[in-house]
Amino acid sequence: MPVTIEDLSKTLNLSRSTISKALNDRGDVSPRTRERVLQAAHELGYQPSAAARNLRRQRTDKIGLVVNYPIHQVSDFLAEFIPGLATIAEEAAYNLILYTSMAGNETRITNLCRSREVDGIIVAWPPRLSETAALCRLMSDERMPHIVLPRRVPHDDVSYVAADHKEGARLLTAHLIKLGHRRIGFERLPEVFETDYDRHAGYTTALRQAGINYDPALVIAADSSDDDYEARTFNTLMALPQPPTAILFFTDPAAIKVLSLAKARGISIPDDLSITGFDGILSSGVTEPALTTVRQPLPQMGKLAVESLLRLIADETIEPQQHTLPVELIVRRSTGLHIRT
Amino acid sequence: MPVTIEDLSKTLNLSRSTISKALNDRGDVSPRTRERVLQAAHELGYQPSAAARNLRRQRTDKIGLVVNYPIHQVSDFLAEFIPGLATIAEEAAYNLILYTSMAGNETRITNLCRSREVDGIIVAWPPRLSETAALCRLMSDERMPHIVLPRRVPHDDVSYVAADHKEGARLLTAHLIKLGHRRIGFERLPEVFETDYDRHAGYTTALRQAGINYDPALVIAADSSDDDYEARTFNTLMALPQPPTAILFFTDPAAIKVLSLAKARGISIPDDLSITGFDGILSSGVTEPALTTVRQPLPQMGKLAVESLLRLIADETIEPQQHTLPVELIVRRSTGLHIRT
DNA sequence: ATGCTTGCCGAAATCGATTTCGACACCGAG
DNA sequence: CTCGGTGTCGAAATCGATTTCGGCAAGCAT
Repeated sequence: MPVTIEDLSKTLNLSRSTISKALNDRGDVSPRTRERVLQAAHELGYQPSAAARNLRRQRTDKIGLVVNYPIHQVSDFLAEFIPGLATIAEEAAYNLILYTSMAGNETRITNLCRSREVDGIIVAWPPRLSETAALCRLMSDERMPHIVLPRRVPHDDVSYVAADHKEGARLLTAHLIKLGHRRIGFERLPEVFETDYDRHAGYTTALRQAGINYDPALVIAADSSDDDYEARTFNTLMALPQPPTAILFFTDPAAIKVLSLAKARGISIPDDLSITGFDGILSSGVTEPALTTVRQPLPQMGKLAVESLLRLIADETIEPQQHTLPVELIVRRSTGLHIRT
Repeated sequence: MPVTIEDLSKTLNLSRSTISKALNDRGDVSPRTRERVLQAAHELGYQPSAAARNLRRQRTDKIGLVVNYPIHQVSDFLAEFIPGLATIAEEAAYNLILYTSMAGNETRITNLCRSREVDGIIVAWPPRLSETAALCRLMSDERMPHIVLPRRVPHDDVSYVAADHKEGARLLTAHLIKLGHRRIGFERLPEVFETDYDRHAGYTTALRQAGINYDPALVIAADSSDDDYEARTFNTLMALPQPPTAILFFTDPAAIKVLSLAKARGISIPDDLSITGFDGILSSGVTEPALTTVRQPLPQMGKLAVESLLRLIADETIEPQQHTLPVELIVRRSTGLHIRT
């Protein structure tokens, strides 16, 4: 049975209120008593009950990380977020509760808000844009502070932390153009809202800046529910009358898969075809050839998400926190000069 | 302001006790009232306060994942554990709270136990064996159910889930021996208690079974606090009068680093030297050559840890849960036949 | 009419802390 | 001596649920 404030009260012959005030430095307590209380608390090993505290103070000092995506598909990213998230949270004396398999379950989120298990919510990888907006409205109605990660939400009243995908795609495309490529394949993933849109905007921007015509045939909308969509993108593009000489894939794993696909077909990378990934995961650096890609500042994004959320928790009236962080182009050996024929 | 049981009580003209009993199916309530309560609860959007519940029931339905290691060094593993952990926990209506940067801080663990924020604790990557034992004793004293992951603890009264590292090392060594290798380097990491011991035991077992003499010069005790310890292991071994023709590294990342080190030095792998990693991380499959390694069943280990912990929570008198899971040898191209000179 | 179940419901205690507000003693000033 | 302030402390309310125990009424048997 753990030591309660009542136990302290009895051994010290002081009221519970005095004990509480002494421990929380709320004034109204003489230095001598305060000392006695602190001493006794330490000796008896007193630690306030979290539940009782939470109930009385109407806050839990916890934030929820709600993962709105099949967990095994994002656990790699999660791993990169978590150190940042956890570190900042703990510095502010907050804990992190993990909620997975929340995909598509608005009821569970509603209940989470109403039960007041957490003081704020980080919504990670939420579903399609319209659903995300609905979700955020729901949380606003419940007056639950929240922030979306790592996706941009094009609504003025929604807080989010995202990376600059437009600039990322632009950098990759411009890099390929500088290498002499003119026909550049581009893989889309429309379900990844805003991210997909932004990347496509970056792609077209780079083309425009170089005076290259946009060819819709080179842009493939993939469907990640298809288990083998990377191969499909690759095959479709290479079967074109005029196949591209370079391809931007949507993720590093996709590009890595294509790496072995190409090798199996005798297509040399980067001599016959340049390819790029996106995200800069660890694996992308050890493939043969290593992938040219774009790195998102995942740790910083995690930190910023928590910091912003804490601000929203501290001050209800604060304006929405919207952050887009710069990305970094990583040039490696999967992209090379286009050999004109 | 969220809806409380008191609000329900007023709108229904029923006592709080009746409401509670109706919602929790505790009998003593007529079907008609029960129906009325359920209906009203749904309409008003009632959800019980977690804090109040926790206080009254003296449990939180949460388990803590205490990461006792620099978080960025284990986040890859964490990512593979988390899906299993979270899934099983949620199936049992438990939540997962993440506690990082707990390294070496017994006070924080003590406080965690005493504040009763969680019903049980998974201790992940605890420090040296003696400290771990102390930690576990401490938690036992606080009557806090706990289980160690992913390390074996050689004490009858400590629960843990680990992988069979001895068998893993034995499999790797035997594999190399079958390829004709006789001088096999072995990297140790003594600070990783029991794991290191077990792997070394597997290594010597395989040697003994093949009738090969144990040469202490081939066994290097590395120090992971050294930022470049893999290179040191490699250099020390290759500088030997009779260098090994194969080396077992302690981790995949270590082996991957050595891969590029060897290439830079014109040492061909596996023609001049066979090397192996350990763990079977994603990257190990995409290097050139891909790594021969051993895979731990991380997802299953995570599941089993939660299941075992839940058993310990449910029944105090249950015997300690000790599980060692089988590993899997993955033969790839970083190991090859030893060409006798 | 009386006694006894049985079924249904409510009053009140309880979990362990925080916080408000009033009580009391002591002090110096008038 | 009285009054008002100051410094400490405690009684009690409160947070929102659960649980125990007793009460009341209806129904049945005596």
